[in-house]
Amino acid sequence: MDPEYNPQAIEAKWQKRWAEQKLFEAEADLARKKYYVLEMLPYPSGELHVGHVRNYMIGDALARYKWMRGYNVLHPIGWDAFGLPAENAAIKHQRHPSEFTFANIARMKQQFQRLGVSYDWRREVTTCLPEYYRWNQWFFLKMYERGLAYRKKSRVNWCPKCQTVLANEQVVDGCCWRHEDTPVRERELEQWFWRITAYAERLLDEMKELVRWPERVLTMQRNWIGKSAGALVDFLIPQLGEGVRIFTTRIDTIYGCTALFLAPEHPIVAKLVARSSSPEKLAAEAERIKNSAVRARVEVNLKKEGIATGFTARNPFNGEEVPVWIANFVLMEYGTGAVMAVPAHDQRDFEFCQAYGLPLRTVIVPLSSGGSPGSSPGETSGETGGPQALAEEAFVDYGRLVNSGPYTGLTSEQAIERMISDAEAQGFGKRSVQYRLKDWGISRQRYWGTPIPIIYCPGCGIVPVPEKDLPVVLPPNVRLTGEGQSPLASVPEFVNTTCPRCGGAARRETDTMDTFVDSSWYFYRYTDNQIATAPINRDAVQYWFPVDQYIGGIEHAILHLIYMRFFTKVMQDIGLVNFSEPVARLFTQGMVIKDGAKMSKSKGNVVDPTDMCNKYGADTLRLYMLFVAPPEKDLEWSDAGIEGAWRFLGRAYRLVARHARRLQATGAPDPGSDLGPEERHLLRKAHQVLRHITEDMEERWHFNTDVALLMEFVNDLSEREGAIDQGRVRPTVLKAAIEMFVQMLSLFAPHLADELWESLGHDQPLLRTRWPAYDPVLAAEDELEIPVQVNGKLRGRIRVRAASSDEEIQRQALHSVAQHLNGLSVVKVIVVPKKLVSVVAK
RNA sequence: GCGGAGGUGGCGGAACUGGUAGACGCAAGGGACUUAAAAUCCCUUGGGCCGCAAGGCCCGUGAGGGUUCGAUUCCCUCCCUCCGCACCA
Repeated sequence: MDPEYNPQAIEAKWQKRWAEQKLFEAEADLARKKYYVLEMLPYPSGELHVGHVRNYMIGDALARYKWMRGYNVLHPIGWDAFGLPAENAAIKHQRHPSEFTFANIARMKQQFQRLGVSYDWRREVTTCLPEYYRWNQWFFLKMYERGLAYRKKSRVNWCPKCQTVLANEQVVDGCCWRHEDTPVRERELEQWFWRITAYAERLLDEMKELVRWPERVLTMQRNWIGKSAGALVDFLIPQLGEGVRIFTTRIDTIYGCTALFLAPEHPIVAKLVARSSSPEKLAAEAERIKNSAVRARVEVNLKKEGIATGFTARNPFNGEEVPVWIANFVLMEYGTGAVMAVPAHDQRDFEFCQAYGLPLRTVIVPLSSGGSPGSSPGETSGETGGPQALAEEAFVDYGRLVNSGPYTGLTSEQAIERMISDAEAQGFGKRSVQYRLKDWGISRQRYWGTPIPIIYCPGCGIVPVPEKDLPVVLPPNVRLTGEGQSPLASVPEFVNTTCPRCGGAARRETDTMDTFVDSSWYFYRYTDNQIATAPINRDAVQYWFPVDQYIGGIEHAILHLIYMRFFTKVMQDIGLVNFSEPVARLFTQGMVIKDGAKMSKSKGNVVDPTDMCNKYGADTLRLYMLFVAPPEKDLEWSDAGIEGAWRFLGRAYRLVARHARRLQATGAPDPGSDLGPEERHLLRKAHQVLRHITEDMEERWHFNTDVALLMEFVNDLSEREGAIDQGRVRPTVLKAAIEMFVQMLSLFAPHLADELWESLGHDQPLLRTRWPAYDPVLAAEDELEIPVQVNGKLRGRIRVRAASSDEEIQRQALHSVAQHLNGLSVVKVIVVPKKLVSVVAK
């Protein structure tokens, strides 16, 4: 055995051997309990960076632990291989995106293998292959059949840099999520949508099954879905003879309504313009406001602006006619695109009415004010009904109604119930639930994605591609310019086709799908990536699902993780699976930070794991990533810190190597009897560490403390080198302690651990061994050091046998702090068993 | 503004259910080995004070208050940082 630690040789040797032994290959086996560890699949950008490594090492440590606990472990990986960067690179270098993509995959696969990650490579899934994306198309057809896929002309977010449509989720602060300095523009395009809103309630309700998901993620999803309960109320515009429907969550404030606000895009605006006394002026103003409203998504806290239409609307509750305005802050996309303005009780309405001198009327007072008007907001007069002078800000809380006709005196809660029922009874309103969640726009004007399987026939209209004709394959010959419309539109042999229904000439849809479609179900495909007759193999899914542990970045909390849930619910409804949530437990790890920014290729601050592997070896990198911070926290990369991990592994190696020959010749390890104090110490330490790591792997996942304990064990062992050389630690006992250490080390430094394990005389790799059994008797301390406090201050320490009675401990404790008790009388003594003695004295 | 997480040595972090604050590592300083260096090994290392020394005392977990024999941990008030959402009616 080499006396020095040589990670390059060791790692190459074991990676080869693991592959030969098919160590990480798992097959469904109903007789065995399964465990499915899943990490989010990477986009093949070209290089893994250490941020990826962190994600995959967490999963790898868990997978190895579960193998050693006797589980049949599924631990797969794949490639999220469609997407914009490959297409952009292709445009730049005049190459085909697949060239770029497959070259990157090959390189990154090598990096993964260099790290020794325990993947079952037979199960690899690559989403840009027709064998995979044909099933995206299949799912599209199923969505279409069920009315979940539809086409509509819509204003879409358009990134001028990507030259494509962005999903709402891809717009951050009004800018493209990939180009933070590029404001998103708006365009009108015919788009395909998936009706995720039909699942809003289930996405919300079935979160109750996600008990092992971080609360943070569930909260973010809840906010994203944005359910709010309220009422729809119709206001009549008498001069038009037509009604406008508003949505409100605060129908209890409706007697305080002093105006009606429309979104500039509201369809009724055109009719108002047509009937207006000054149509040109109103049309021009409406257009101006619309444009300022568009910019509102870019500029935070845009000033409220609007224009009076000259029309009035009748409040159905009190018959009062209020002016109709167009207001820039009213969103067409939410609710009905029209709101009642209650300036006394809504801050936005308040600001708007302030700006334009519209009146304000208080109809809600705080419950504490006893139901009489008088406190905030319009406290100027006790006069009922009339408009009042302006206050500082709106009173937006629930309270008690005033100035509200028959509802005066009710609490807000009571009034909301009663007013909704009354509105329903009289036919001018109804209960309603609105969601912030919008349908998922899946069309992309891009080449490198899944073609949408739709044909447009001049005679038959929209015709889905028949299932038997799938896949609709991406044509290989395409000229990519990065400009304007979908690249596929310029490939005649792709576009021109025949109608499956009438056989006449027809055109294909030329948009491709959002790549979030690919990642919404890839983890099903791992259970059988060969099946050609269906997207998933039901038997395999039945055995392996749900995913026991999913690990990935928090940045996917609402995008991927909500689409993935949506997909599974659709799959349940079409009978593919018999459950509604695919992931039992989710872990979101922290980001890797370098120089104050998230590590990413686009920021140019990546640390290449291969460099680290060449310098220190994969084991050092892996151990360091887990040691330097708990996994859920952000991690600041430090070049210096990794040296410590390297030194530790070198020490561990040399220590075991020094004894390996002798221990190999030693028979079975034996914790033995009649242990000497040094022997006792080593075994105790080993079992204490074992206990901590075992519990930690099951629940807490603070791998940094696990590694710290392994370091302590090595420190303890090297302090006892003298005792070992002098025979005070028998080889059988030493072997028992060292073998436990090596087994535990294998979670974090698997190559080194297998090398050491072999040097101790074993021929099976550690993954096939059983996790050691914890022995509480060996772990127990013989002697305890107990701190003694006097009046809350630490005044002494005593050493006692672990078996000592509380009385005995108290006696010794008082004795040890005697000089601090001079002249005082002991009032009380608190003995916390095995922990502490606290003396109260006066 | 709303919601969430957090604030501990020079640094990353530990302290799991209220019980010795600073484990483990980095950095720094000192020493051994070496012709020298690297590597390795050993020692010191929260701040202040007393003592020749063994040792002892005081302060200290963002700030202030509270509960308790005892608070990094629980409660109240405030400050700061990070993350998410943000005209959603």
